[in-house]
Amino acid sequence: MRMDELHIPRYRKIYEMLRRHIEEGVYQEGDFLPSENELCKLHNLARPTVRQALDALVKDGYIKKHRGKGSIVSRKDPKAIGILSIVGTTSAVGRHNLQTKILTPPTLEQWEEPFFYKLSNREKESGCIRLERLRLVKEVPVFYDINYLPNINLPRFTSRKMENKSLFEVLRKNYKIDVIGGDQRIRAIPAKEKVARYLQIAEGAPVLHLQRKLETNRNGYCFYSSLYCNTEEYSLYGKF
Amino acid sequence: MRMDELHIPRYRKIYEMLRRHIEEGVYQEGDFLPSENELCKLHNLARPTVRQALDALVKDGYIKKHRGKGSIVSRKDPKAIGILSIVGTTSAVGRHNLQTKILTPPTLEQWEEPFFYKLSNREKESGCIRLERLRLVKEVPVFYDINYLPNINLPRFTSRKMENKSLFEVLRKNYKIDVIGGDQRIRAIPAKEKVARYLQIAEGAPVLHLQRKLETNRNGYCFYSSLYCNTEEYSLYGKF
DNA sequence: GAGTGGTCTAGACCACGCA
DNA sequence: GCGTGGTCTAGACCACTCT
Repeated sequence: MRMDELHIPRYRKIYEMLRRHIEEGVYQEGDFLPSENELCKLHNLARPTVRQALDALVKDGYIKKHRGKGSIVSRKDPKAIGILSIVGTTSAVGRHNLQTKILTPPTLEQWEEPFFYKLSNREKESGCIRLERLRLVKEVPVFYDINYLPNINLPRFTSRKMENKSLFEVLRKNYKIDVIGGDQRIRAIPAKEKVARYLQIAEGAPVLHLQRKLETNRNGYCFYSSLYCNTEEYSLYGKF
Repeated sequence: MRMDELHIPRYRKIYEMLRRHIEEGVYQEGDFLPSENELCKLHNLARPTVRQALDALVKDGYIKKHRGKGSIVSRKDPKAIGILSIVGTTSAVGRHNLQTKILTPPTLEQWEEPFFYKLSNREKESGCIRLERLRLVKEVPVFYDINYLPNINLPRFTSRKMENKSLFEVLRKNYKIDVIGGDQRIRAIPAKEKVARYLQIAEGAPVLHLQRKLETNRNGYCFYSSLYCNTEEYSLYGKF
């Protein structure tokens, strides 16, 4: 009997439910969500639990709250790509316009030295699954990213088909790994040859460079991304 | 008798107290904060209230929580400048190394057209206090920012001395305005002539451009910043 | 006045880390 | 076993918005 069975908190379940409903259009831009008290009754929850879920939706930019009025579903600027949202970059521009090409399929390797984040010995010893992707919005390349996942308890990951799937979704659906937070460093740098080629811009043109550490609901399990972004047409968008 | 007297919530008071203690070195990097239950007893608060304060400290990067252990004061990477922290950019690099030069003192003007955020009619009619600054880390210019504040109930603001003061602090101390959140768009762009001159970099060199909207505890009062950052030596850092 | 979100209380049980 | 933070309950009062 495993004792470390994953227990999904209720506030997270209702968060996911509401998020899905918003993304699927059950609630549209400008619609009012049910009030906090209604959600309590509907799902048999106490108000702080509901509020925890709604606060996460606010943080991720799905809704805005107005005292005395209610929670209103936010418009999504189609020219802004979610950057700090824990649901990844897929949602903000709409699934339809976003393609993902795999440049290098998931491969088990040694960690690069030096790595841009400090790694624990456990991470170093287990090796690194590396995955390069190109993400296109309306056929135009916008992101080029390299993802690094510690090879800990990810059976069959290197043989998964990743084309046109969100990395976050693969982790959530197949491994029950949810991203719960993270941090990142952001720079503006001139595009080097490889980055320029992938993003179809001039060498030396300004690109956004993000180095991210993603924390998950698996205790102590993190993964990492190095991400180059062409911000000529799309800009990153974040809340705080 | 004014009924809209500012009431500062308790969780915010204890947040400010702990934040100040950390910045002043009462708690140093690696130190444990008192446990949540201890803080409850110390300040006569219920645990959710204390947790609300601690969660804000986590969000702003001051502490890390560890289940079963406690809350530990985070190290601050001196090469990373807080970007999403509601306390502004002052704290992360240390007050000592950060200078602020006023390029254009606060001046009442018309809003620029078009403005990079949608403004309400009330904001448009009241006019705009504009303030340009250059921020230097160890004598080297790193930020050039233009700040736009709606001219609503800010007595004597245009005659305040701003040199080497944090805008956030001036607002907090003199007007009891706290920044409680906001959002921003981020781009990498080539430096135009003026930006290049201020930041002492080559024209066309990549700079980070942030357009921010800052929300405050004054109901509906927001202000705006357009910020250019030389990320050659310093990178922006954010949590999510 | 009725309903909303913002704040707050005073408890509870749990999983986790450490000794 | 004990203290920690993580989750959750079932209430409460308030300021605000709308009618």
